[in-house]
Amino acid sequence: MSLRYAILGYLSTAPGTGYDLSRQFDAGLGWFWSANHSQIYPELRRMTEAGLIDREPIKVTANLDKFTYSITPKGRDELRRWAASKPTYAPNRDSERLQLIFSDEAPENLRAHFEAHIAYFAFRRNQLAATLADMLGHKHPRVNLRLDRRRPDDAAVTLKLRELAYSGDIARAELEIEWAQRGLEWLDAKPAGVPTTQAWPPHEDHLDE
Amino acid sequence: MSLRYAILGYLSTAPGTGYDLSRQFDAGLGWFWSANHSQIYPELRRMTEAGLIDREPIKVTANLDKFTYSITPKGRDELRRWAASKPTYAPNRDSERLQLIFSDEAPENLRAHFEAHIAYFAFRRNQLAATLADMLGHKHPRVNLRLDRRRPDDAAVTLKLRELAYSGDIARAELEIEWAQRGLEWLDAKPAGVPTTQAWPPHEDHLDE
DNA sequence: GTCGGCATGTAAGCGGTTACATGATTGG
DNA sequence: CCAATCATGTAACCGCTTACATGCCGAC
Repeated sequence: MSLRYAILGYLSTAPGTGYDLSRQFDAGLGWFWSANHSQIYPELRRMTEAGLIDREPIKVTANLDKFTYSITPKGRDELRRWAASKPTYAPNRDSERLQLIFSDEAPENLRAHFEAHIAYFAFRRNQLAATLADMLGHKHPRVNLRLDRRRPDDAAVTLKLRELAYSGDIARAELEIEWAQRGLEWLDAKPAGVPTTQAWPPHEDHLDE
Repeated sequence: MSLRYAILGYLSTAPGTGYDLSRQFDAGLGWFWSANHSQIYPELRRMTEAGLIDREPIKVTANLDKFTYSITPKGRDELRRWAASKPTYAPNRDSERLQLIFSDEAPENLRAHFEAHIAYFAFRRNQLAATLADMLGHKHPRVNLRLDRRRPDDAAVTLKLRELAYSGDIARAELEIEWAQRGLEWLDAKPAGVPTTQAWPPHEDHLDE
């Protein structure tokens, strides 16, 4: 249940609304964790009930209320406890690789597969690189806020950790692009051979195995 | 719902039991998709009802029945249709990176974090490399079975796709190891400075923001 | 006035995890 | 005989997705 900690982490910089969180999960934070608003609002309620965050209504106009959430001491303790705990790794579920392995059953679309892979990771790489450049150039308002609230030594740690996280994911995206390009090069080099129009093995093979 | 296709893919080589699948998800297949037996058995029932696979009881002894499942023509068509479809990418959820980003709140355990990361990916790399070596050396029984049932040209495709998938994940594991080592080097180079025993910012900061 | 973005919520359903449950076989 | 492994299932719960639902605000 990392959603709770993603929220605590976000609010550990400064208070924010549910909508702020929802947008963050579509942008910056979303590279590492994502969630829909339908998941966020109930979780904010539970976290408020658990005393991890405080909810405060703010009158925007006569007819419109918003709610800001701020982290409580208990919430910050919980965030620190989690941050210091050993990382866990979810069981691998990579539908793209799975698909590739069994694409010997339908090799005619391999080119499109690799091209889609490149497009996906090129987009990711560009987004991550742009955000990282913003952070390092002190043009990222929320990261700036976090840095300003820390002693210089600690601020350097904050920035370095972001740099590590982002550059790690950028390197991973670049690796995936190069990997898919190797796939394309193999397709280019591979002699077309007899076009595999006939399904193989033939359907009858499923009998009496 | 890739579980269904992981099962179809496995059975597209040769028939197998629910228990076989369960073990595969803990081993080879498990590097790309995983599932518990409590998920597998109900899914096998649904797939049988949908006509994608056939269930056949096999008398092991007087008191023990097992069931083998084999892919049907309809199942193979469905597998091919899926294999030829565009790859999809699940929203990113990487609790390790999320944890790292907010570890400026609890930097005392960063060394353990990077070390755990290295241990995890070193294990993955070794397992993947061993399996890949088996496959390329034609020492992997089930992959051999798959290769034998294909025409030489197609068998080369089967093997190449496995090689791509495994080598891609091996490279990724090595990247993660190098990345974590850069983290450790940074920790080593970083002057210990004033030990950050005092929590910062102090708890009072959550008021009137 | 209507359209897109701001803003907050609920409900149904699905996929995955954890736990419960049972029994046979094999090897030490 | 006992433990580990083989083998198959069900039930409760949880987290996430998709869809439903409502209403305000500012810009054109």
